[in-house]
Amino acid sequence: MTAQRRVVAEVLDGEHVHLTADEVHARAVAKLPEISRATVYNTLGELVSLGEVIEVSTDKRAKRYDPNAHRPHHHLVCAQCGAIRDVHPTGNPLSDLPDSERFGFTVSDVEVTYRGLCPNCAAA
Amino acid sequence: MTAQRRVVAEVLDGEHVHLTADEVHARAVAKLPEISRATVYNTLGELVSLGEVIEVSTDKRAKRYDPNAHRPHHHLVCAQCGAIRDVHPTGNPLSDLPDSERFGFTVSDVEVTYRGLCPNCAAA
DNA sequence: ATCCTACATTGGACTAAGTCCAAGTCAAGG
DNA sequence: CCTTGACTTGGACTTAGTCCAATGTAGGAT
Repeated sequence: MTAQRRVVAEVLDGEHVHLTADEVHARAVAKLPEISRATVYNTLGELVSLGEVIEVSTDKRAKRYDPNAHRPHHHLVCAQCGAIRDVHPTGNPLSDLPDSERFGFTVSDVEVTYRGLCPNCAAA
Repeated sequence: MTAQRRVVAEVLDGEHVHLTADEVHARAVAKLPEISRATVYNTLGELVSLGEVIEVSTDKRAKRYDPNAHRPHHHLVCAQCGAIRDVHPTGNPLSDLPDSERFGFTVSDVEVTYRGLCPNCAAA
């Protein structure tokens, strides 16, 4: 556990947000100016493998990193401004997929993304 | 409706697959050698706005284009080799999202991605 | 306390995917 | 036949991310 890794972990711990790798890097630099982008990518990759952080691809551009990995949840995204909220739907989508629709796959995970307009963008 | 647009539409009509923009371009070039990448992107963008084609971001790298836009469906992706199948789960995830979890959003769409291993990769 | 070694970090080059734009082309109407 | 406007082209540019060789460092062994 090096200083760099601690800083990256701190950035994600701080508030519960969904940051891109570049945003994580920017905030990490604020705490430890000489940290490099490569290290941020490495560390994020490790956190993901450890299951501490989830990669979310709600955005077409960049992956986002969600530190709220321990409580299963899904995402609600504003199609206009890109705002993201964590949501907890009832029911388990995995049980909605009958065997006949699994094509022999071993299905282990499901990711649900709701899209719509946030109150702000809907008003505008 | 120009020759270029017809070719792009044909490429997507042919078989029911999930192609990246580059794959679409490659196949379009086979039919109309002088077609440019920019035109393919433009045309794909228009098809998406028209609702003829769906953008799928199952892959971390490139967007994929799914011509099966008229029958609502979701996707099952192999975490290893990236194979994609269309699936039709029972139930409607939209109804699984209570008002209290909508944060004032106008929710209009939901995208479900199942992940797992395809028979091939599971065997290996 | 010092040395070693393995691993972490750095920075810069590189790639992939996509966007943007100025200039060229083409078809249709006048 | 000329003009107009939309479509297309190709290349430069941007963004996100990966790779790699060189350097630095933490912590165990001595």
